[in-house]
Amino acid sequence: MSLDDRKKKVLQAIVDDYVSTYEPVGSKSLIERHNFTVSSATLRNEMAELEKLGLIEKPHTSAGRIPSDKGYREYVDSLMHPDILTLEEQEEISFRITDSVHEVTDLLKNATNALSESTGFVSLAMTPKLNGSFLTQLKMLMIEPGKALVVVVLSAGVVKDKVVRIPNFLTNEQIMQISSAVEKNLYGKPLDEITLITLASSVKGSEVPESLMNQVIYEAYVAIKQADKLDLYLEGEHRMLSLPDFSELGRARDLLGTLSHDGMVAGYVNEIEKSAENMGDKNDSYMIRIGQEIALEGLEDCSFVTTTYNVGDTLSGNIGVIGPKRMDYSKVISQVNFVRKKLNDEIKRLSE
Amino acid sequence: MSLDDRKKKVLQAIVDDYVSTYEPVGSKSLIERHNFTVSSATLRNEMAELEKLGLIEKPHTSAGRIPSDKGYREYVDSLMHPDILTLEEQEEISFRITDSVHEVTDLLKNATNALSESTGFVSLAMTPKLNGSFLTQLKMLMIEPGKALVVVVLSAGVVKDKVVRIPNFLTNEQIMQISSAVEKNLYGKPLDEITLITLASSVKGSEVPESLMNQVIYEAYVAIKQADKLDLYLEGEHRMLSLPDFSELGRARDLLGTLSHDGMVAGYVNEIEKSAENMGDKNDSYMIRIGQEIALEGLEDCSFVTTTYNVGDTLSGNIGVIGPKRMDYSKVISQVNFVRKKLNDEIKRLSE
DNA sequence: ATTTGGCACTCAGTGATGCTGAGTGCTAAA
DNA sequence: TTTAGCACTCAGCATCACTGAGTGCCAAAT
Repeated sequence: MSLDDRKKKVLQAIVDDYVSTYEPVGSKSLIERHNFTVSSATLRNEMAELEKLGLIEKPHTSAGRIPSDKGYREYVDSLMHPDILTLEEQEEISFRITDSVHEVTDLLKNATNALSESTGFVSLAMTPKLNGSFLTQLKMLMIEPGKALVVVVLSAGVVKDKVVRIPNFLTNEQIMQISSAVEKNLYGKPLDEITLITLASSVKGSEVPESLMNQVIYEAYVAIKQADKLDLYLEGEHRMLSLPDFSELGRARDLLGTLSHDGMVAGYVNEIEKSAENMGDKNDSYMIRIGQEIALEGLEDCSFVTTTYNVGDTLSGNIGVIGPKRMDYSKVISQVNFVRKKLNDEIKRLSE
Repeated sequence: MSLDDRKKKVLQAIVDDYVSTYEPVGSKSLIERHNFTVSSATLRNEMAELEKLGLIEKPHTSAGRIPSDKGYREYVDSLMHPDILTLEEQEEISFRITDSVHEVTDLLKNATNALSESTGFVSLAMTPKLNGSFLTQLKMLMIEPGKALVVVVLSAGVVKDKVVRIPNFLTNEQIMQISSAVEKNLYGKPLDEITLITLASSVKGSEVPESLMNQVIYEAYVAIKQADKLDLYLEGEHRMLSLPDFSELGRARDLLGTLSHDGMVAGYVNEIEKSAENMGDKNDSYMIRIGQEIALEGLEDCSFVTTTYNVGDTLSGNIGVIGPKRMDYSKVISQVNFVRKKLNDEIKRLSE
């Protein structure tokens, strides 16, 4: 899509105005708010052409124009000028992120909080994907007869654990034996290569009777596999109710209904990530999905602005915003990016 | 409040009708739907008196009557007839609760899920209060240099843990020494009696230099104290948007805004619990708070129906529903109670 | 003393009607 | 290619009248 300069300027002005006023913008008000050197009639002609190109549209015959999804897309791809956060905004965000942090998950929660607070929209973060990571420790602790805690430590210092049931009469020594045998044999093994079979063979020759062993092994297996699960943090759903975009109750209901399915949202964010990777788009920058591009019911009037944060050298996860598609993209992008940066810094600091 | 039989029947009928139709009920429709042996004029007189007593009110002059908060209170205290869940409803709930359970927290999540799904309202559950419980184990596991996992095991088999930072050069042996010294000295001690001072004195005479020790002890202290924190599970907020009670966007926004403050909700549920205890009301049954009785902003049109579930012999937590005050109380009560019962059973089964 | 039929009154909700103003597209002149 | 001018459109708002379910109250009936 290559537009002549004036069309670019018109589209840009329409998006800017519409985003800030939330009202369809007409040729006359366009002249008033921007210093165009042409008359409103000329703008009307330009607008008619932009409409033919599918970049803007009319809600009804006698109204001004609003950007179409395609128009927004053009805007974020080539028209908008970057926004810089004020020092106050930066400090507000920094403050929230660094507040009472003990673990990476605290940072993630704080970051979603800060992001939702400062954008006024919904924010989300996902725990890092552990694909590439490998097992460095596996410990089992006896809680009480029949109950043990399995602790899985992965490369990059990620710790996951889970309480499991074990045969009642297994002794502390026996489960420690088992866990250290597993640990010894599976150390350094990538998570996705660990199966029930590799697990079982790692404890071959133990003194513990096989039937008992099987149950323990199975539970350990589940615990390890569970470590791989991605958690999703969503924050600020109620904020969408304050937006004019969702002043119709039906829309708001559909939106929040869909957002309540963690799995759907997480799945979609993964999709974004994956397709960005394929497109070589992984330039350490943001990813945007607008309106109809989003295949989730009820999110037709929303946009995703997401980015990637890093944990150590190998792991990464996603963080971003879900807002109305008529958001101030440059502002949101700079907010998301600043949070990403801050989050990366803090994660690094935490693991030093 | 003691009403004559006819007034009771009228109030009951008004509440029942209003709850099921969501429309102010007038004298004529009251006659039609219930087999009263008197005329509508007589009912009008009765209704005028009920209004004088503050049990019902008119939204405007020429409309029917709706129950006041006081009217609902009278209804739940002495008028409603208990509801019995159908077998299908019971099975639906049971199925959801027992689905893929590994720990008590899974059960709680499933239970809130089931409760929200079957009532159509918001449901909540809180992790058990650990006041009375005592420490049975404290283990520290080295994750990597400078990082350890503190595992706190309490009576009743509750396990909590937390990753903490420790001085870089502490060895595995040293932290195991520390943790076993703590465990030995504090075994059986109630959580609320554990302070930084008791902790520090429990490791007196260790070979580890005091300055290092202090940091470890402090982290362990934080971990132990954090074990005491109550988690809140809230589920189904979006369902409130489907109710006619919240068809005004403003109300819906206030409601969801308040519900997004986990702390507030959890705090209020604790208050309910406490005041029920004080009133000797702790008859293993439900607790109800209606409309204005609730001191949370935005919940003026809501009611809480909560109850208590047990973990082992000593611990208990709360679970319940937040719905519109014009809910079908007897139905919701039986749903909450059934979930409580099922939850208790499953928790017991899990710890056998 | 209570119940009832009758009646005048109230008022939210609905639908018809008309006006306004910001917007449009088109045409003809610059 | 741009612009002034003009006829046209239509959402949003305000006004107005009508309807019907509801009320309170009074006087007659039980």
